[in-house]
Amino acid sequence: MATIKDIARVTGVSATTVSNVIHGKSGRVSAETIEKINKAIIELGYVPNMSARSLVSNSSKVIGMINHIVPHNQSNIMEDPFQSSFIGAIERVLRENGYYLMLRTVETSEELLKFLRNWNVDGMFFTGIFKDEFFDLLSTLTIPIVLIDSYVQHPNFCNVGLEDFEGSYTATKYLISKGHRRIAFASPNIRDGGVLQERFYGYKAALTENSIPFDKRLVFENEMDIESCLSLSKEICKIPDITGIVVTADVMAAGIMAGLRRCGKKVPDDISVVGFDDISLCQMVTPTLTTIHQDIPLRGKIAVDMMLEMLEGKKPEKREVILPTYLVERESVRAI
Amino acid sequence: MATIKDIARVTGVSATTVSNVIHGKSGRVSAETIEKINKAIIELGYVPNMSARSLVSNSSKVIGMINHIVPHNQSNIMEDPFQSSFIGAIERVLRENGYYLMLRTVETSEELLKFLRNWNVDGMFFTGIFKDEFFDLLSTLTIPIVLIDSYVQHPNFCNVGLEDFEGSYTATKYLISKGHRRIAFASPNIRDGGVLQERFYGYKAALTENSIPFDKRLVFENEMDIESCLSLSKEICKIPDITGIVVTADVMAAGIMAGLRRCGKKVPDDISVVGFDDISLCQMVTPTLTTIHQDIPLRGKIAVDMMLEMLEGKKPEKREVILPTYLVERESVRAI
DNA sequence: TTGTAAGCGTTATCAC
DNA sequence: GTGATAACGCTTACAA
Repeated sequence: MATIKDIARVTGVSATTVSNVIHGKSGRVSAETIEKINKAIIELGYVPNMSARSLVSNSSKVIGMINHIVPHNQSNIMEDPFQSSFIGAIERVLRENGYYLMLRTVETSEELLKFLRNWNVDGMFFTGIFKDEFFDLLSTLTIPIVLIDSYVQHPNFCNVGLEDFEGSYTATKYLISKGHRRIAFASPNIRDGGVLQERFYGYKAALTENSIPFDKRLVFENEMDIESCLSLSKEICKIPDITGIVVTADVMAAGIMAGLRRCGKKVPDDISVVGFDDISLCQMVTPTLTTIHQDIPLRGKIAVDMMLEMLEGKKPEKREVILPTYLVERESVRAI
Repeated sequence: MATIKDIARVTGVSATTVSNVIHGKSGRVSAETIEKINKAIIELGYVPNMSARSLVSNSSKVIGMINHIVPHNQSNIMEDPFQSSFIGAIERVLRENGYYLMLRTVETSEELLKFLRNWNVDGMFFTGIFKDEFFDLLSTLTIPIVLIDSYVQHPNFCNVGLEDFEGSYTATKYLISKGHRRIAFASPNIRDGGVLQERFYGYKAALTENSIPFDKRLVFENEMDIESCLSLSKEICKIPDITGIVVTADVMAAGIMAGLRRCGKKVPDDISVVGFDDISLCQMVTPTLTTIHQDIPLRGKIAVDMMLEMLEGKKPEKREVILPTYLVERESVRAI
């Protein structure tokens, strides 16, 4: 593989000059030399060695997309369609700006720190952080960090969040406005200080506002995979007076709908369901799923824009962007 | 950040010794020294600089997951749930074996080559390759390459494929056995020498075998996103004698089912549908989707195992693994 | 049992 | 306009 030295040798100049030309610092290099060098670069197929650059420049052009996984469940980063489409969006823009995306799951904050140091990572995206060891670690770091779906505040981080509370509140209120009063709440594990907790609070607030007593037996915390959803549905069916369910993810809502159908319950005739995210799945299920919409591509774009700005050393004018959510009415809710 | 030299200085030994201890080449290092060094490593939080290692060792521990995208459509790597869950599986195993995953989309083979050289990439996964410029490039490379969903043969590559022909053949034959004769075929762009072509051939073979004339007006090549599927369904409805559809991806099948329903067609009463992949979506749609099953986690595992073996310099005993497919009967097909 | 020195590819500093 | 030289952190002959 051709190196700068090769180019230098072939063109009869020094490595320094080649490097300067490559970096456009050619103010005082003769046009002729520039010409020669560029020609050689193409002919020899020279490509910069990022490791060497990284070593000398303390900037690796590597951006980490970090997923924190819980050790015990063998979860796959990509389970969540939201995650994966987000990653796709990020990769594209980063690439167009000369960066490289490393995907990494970590179980502990030590692992994360090790990874960041291994590669001199220039910046990182992190989803779903809580006030835990990760938060403590992240707040000591100086690289650009963009958080997704996080409710922790820190001057070091940028954050692209969502109106989670409002979304869930709207969903619940919508069911109430359709005459529902026994409304369940289904969600993956609700952690303190997390997105899902906000959504849970939104649900509760809507109940309270309408003088509907909160009943914790109507709150179901569950895995998102299809099997778990199917068995969760059986639990839900055991409480026959439930007429509506607010679910914090479309995938889960669709799974529950399938489960309810297997239990002989009709959606929306027997039970109404509202999802969250508005992924294309909502239009595929029968009945189509009424849900809370979020603009995933826009979130991706904003997150990367923030990242790029910080990488360039600018302070983004906003450290926190909260995107709106709104209800999309489809067929999975009926008035009673 | 602590370097080997720091450890050396603190412990009063040379960098060489530290390096040797780190790499377990401590055969002739005193137990006491080893002790000291390990202690210092922990205390100073030493973490190897992969760039430096890569530079000196010609091995980067970076594995590329390459996605070839067509420039004109702004497609997202992660559109396809198959892709994303595959990536998740790969990341985990690679990580456990000391490797790092870089995600990269490329439009041209030059871009790919540049990327590989930039990072001295140790190995790569590549999905859906054809006999095109990429094939030509890949055959010149000497790093381990594992292909997914590919029908090109080359001594340099490993390949984890599927019984695509058989899968589609089975799906079609199943419809025929249920009395269907006007059977459509819906798929994303069918490229020469690709997976989808194999599936297409399987479809055709089943028709031929049953003396059903092939009608190219019943072949629909289409994007996979929901909007395209909805409008595709309208086209399908215009040919009223179609009673069954073989689709090469579950996501697409689900989209088409939704579209048919909007056109007032009932599945399976008016039209039967068979999908491909057997992702969890099949259990969420109504009716549940009869489909061709493939074992995605197993494919991921095999692909990574092959990769790891090659990375360790062994020749995997099999360069090609073709996983079986089989039909999963659900509700989307009826006998006529 | 441990250390010295060279070199991987690049860039920054400073000199010519 | 251009070029030495040192340095980034690490590994590996080879010496001692």
